[in-house]
Amino acid sequence: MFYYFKMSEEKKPLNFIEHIIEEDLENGMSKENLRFRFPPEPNGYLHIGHTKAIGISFGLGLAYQAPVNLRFDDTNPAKEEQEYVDAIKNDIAWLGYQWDRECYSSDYFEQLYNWTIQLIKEGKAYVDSQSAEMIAEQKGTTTEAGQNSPFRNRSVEENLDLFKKMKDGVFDEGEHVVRAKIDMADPNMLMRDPLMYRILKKSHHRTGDTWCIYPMYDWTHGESDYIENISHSLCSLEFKPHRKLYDWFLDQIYTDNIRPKQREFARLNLSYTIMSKRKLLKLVEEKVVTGWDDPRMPTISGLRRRGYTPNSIRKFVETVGVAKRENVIDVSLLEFCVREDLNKIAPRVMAVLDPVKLVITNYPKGEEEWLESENNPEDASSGTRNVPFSGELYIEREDFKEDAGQKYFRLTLGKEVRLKNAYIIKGEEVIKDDSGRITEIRCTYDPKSKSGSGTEESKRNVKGTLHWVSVAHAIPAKVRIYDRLFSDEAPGGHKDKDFMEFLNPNSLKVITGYVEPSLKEASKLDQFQFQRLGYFNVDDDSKPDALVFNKTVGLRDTWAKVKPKSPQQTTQKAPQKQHTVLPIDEIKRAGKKYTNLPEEKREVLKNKIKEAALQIDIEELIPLYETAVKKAGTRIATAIALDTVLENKGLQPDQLAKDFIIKASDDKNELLQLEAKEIASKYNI
RNA sequence: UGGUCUAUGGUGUAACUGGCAACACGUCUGGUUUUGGUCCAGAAGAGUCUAGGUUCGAGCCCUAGUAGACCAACCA
Repeated sequence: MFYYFKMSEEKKPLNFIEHIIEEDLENGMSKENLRFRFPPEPNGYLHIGHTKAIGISFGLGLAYQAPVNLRFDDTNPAKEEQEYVDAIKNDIAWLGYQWDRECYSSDYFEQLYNWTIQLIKEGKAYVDSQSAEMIAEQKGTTTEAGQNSPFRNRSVEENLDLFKKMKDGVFDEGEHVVRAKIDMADPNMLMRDPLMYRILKKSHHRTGDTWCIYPMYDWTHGESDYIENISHSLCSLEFKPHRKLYDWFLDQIYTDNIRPKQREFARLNLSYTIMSKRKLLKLVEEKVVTGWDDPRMPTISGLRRRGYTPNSIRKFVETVGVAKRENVIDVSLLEFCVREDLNKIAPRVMAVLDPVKLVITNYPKGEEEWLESENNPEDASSGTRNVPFSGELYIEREDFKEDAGQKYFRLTLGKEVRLKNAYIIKGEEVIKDDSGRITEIRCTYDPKSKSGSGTEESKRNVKGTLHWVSVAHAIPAKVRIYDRLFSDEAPGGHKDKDFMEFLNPNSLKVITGYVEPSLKEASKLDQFQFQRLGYFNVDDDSKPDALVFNKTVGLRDTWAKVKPKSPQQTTQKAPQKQHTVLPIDEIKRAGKKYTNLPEEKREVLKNKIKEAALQIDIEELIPLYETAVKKAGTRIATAIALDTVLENKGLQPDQLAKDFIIKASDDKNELLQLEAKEIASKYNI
């Protein structure tokens, strides 16, 4: 545990919350008084967004050796269930965090009730007997003050009597509420006599039917923090306006204890996913996914089933940092974190997912041999296993090409490659069916080139190495290949379009592949690297005689990125090395400043963008479509550049360009809207 | 039209009470490699939203803009 002291000596940069805590400590707060809490509402499953909040509070607990409470914020029996409480505890424990006390807001109902009586007696709270609509109407707007309720000045006795009757179940839901008496003209809407209690004749998962009045979030949260001696109450940015009310409520009951401090950080957003519990619930309810733990879900249980490790998720949260500005984190960072972890711990095995038969014509008929293979080159202690080899193998269809360029390292006719842990082979002949599809590849092998045999030939270097699996020994297995659930970078971020419109129809592909026989013993949740393919784990649905794997994530693959380029393109590269700015960067740069400038200066920038756009191909704009999501300026620059390129090259917009223009046409930025609509009409989009 | 918050490479986060803008991901080279993985070495990429001001000196302070986010549930 003392490692964490060491960390701070190393001057690991602090985030703004840690700065606040350090300052408090300097100002005399005792380290023993530090205490944090993570307060989920048990109304759904935890998702990757929550891991940030979890990581912050529990991380602080570890860093300062301070206790962290797990508190279920269960003040709304209409939405909360024991099932969720259990799932949440399970997920946090799986992530590897330990809470000090397990608390429930519902434990404080009695205390909250008594404090409310106190407030009523002090004339700071009252019973309002108007309808919800009436109260909403009197709230005013952000620009106009509200009006006082006609019940605002009820006598203390009457308030007390009504409140008691509310509690005793005399009234129906909606007949009365308790409100704090603050200020109906406060610019902060939350201060306009906020509700403290409502009548809810619902059974609560913990208190049963003991109560029929339930306290609201604002009245509960700060007081719960106070009761639990929480020193720093950390939440996400949208609670910032609540802080004033949090402090006001605290002022009313505060005597001498630790005074909790609410501070807010920006929540985590992940590209190509949604984070709202409501939306996730919809995916589950409409059976778009198989459940909360579908491996495509951003829930912790989904990630777990997908093969993400607790380590990788913790590392991810640590890496994204903590600040107050809106952010969108690229999924590639999450993927990096799993790969990093799995690379060290996942045993390597061979599996062929898109098989084509490879026959070694000079291999003795009917013979087989068992070849030694390393389990994990990253882990010397992992040992070896034997894999069966024979004259008939499956290899990946993608690993053979008849007409291959010099950049293709895999098998072609007349070229040599090594079969991993086995022999060097040479492609000799292809057999095709009537439709021209390859059904079999024939090759010869060099018997002296056996891996690890110590011969000259075994050490020979050939450029490509292929994975394989012996036809006679292969075990068929179902493999689920996942792609992102949504095709849009920010599926939940469109005003006029439902997130369901962006569902990726190909988010799940189930294929049958062949795996090496050692996997017969694999048990649920075991993780492997299918060599050259990626990381896979055994799914919950898997059975010994019917294996099912999930693809967690592919290997980093630089080859896949170069592939689409034609051979000539790769040769010309060297000349531009100077400090000259690339045209595409010029466009980005101009866009960045675009929206902040007055109109005259915009024209200058616009011309700059056009000039730069004349020097580029339409493909070069592709990365811009994606990065343009966040900044209005970049979006505009992209549109202008696109227009220019199309005109310059005399092209019609391709699908990507069209999508971009369609999206831009109803962008919230008016400048962009104009620009995009012009282009849209030009090309009849 | 009000209030509050935010603005640093493509992305995310740093830069101690003003002192040469750093780290990670991503990208690109080169080397090692029986995984086009890993590992190793290196490179490109921002001059900190704009305009002013204070200062010997501003990403940090001040003023005014601009852009984005949040705020009117008997939800949390």
